[in-house]
Amino acid sequence: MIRTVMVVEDDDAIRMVLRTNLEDEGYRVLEATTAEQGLVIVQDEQPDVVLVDLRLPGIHGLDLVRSLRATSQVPIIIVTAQTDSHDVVAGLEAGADDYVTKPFVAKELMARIRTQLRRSAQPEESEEELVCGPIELHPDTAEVMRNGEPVPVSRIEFFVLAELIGAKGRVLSRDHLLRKVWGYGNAGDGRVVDNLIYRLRNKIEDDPANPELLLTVRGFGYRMKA
Amino acid sequence: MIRTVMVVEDDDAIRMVLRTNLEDEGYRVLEATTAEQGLVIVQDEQPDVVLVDLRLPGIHGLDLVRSLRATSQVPIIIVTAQTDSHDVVAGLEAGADDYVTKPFVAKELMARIRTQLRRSAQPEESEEELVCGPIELHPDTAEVMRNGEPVPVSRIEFFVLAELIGAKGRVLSRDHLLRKVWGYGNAGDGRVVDNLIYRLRNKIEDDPANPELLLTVRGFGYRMKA
DNA sequence: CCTACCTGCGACACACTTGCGACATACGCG
DNA sequence: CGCGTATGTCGCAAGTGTGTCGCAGGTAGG
Repeated sequence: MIRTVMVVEDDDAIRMVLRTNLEDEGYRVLEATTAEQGLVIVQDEQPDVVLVDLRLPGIHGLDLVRSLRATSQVPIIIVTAQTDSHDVVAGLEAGADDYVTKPFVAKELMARIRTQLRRSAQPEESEEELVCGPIELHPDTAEVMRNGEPVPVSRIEFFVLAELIGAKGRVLSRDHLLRKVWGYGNAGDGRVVDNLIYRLRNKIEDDPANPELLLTVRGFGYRMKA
Repeated sequence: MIRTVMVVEDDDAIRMVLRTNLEDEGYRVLEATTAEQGLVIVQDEQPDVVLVDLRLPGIHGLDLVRSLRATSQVPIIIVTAQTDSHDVVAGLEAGADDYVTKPFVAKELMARIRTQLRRSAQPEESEEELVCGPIELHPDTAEVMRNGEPVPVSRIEFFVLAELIGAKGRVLSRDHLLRKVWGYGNAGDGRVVDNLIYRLRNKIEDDPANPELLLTVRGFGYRMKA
């Protein structure tokens, strides 16, 4: 069953990132850059989830939330800058169901969308097992296990590893990882990914200099052992 | 199979209307006029659905929802005045499954009850116990025991602990706790959760500086030992 | 009215994270 | 073999997350 996600966001770069991420997750994506547009499209298309940027040109996103809530029970997720915390409160009181602050981790946003969909409809299948050789990821506890022993990894390291293992051995480009994990805005510096891979190897490989799990594919990116 | 519906409502007229409607639909009806009464009867009779008015004398319906949710998966439907939309949001976050606003259309409410019954029909599980290592929670008495000894905890501390233990080792973000325990109003300030965790640790941990039960997951939130 | 506790808040300390830059090394290609 | 590019390695410093604790206003109970 194909779900539709509506994105109301005026920033082209962010909207683009959201679109690709959502399409990768298998959603149909609708886009609007203003509150007026968004309201019309929501009523026409009845999406399953709506993402709303609070900072919109013209009518504020807050009013859009209120308008939507007046006529629909569609789950609404607010996307906003971290500084506007009081707007977030107002947004939730206006009827939004959840929120994420920029800069957000795209994977997390996807997870929240799944949560909203689960609440508003039938339960979906459980998440796939994130296992690769001796490495095991537990999304519930945000823990990484190696041969049964917990390995301390940071937040971003966790998401990168999750993305790689979830790809089941396919190569992921640096761009792909930047978009999926970092989200947006960091496209300028590619070496960030290399660095993170280096650090990850030090944590999960027996011999980090000769990786056997987290492999380099020269000219393309990285992949996990099949 | 006869289903039982519990009604927690202080307004005699409304309660009467609900009773007749429900009996017409073939349900057995239990009634309570206060949250305390409701809590007791729910535990004694284990109804299949609970209707809760948010405006109750004494303990607020919201707290009743939290108490119920802490020990039971019974479907909860909130009944409230249209003006208290903020409370509805908090109620859903506290664990209610649905809501209707007064004045409600009785037929619609009956339909929603059927929906809840359909959803809860299949997965009949055993009640989860709120126990984690030496810590034991008794939702009946709002008491926390540690190695059998009672530990004085405040209201909010109790709910946070209940939420954490109920999560069975899964990580709960600060946002999650804020919304589940505090409700939507306080979404702005983050350190409140850290503080409460700190105080909880001083009460339940042997060595609060090196917690073994209430663990930090840096970048994600907190979780109980598995 | 008084008291004790609860609760949110802010300030500071400390550890960890993370982006970045510099240099080293490996690989591909002519 | 030699050069250019891609990637590995590693240290640094600013930024961020979290622990700790005292304070003060609020609240409930005596």
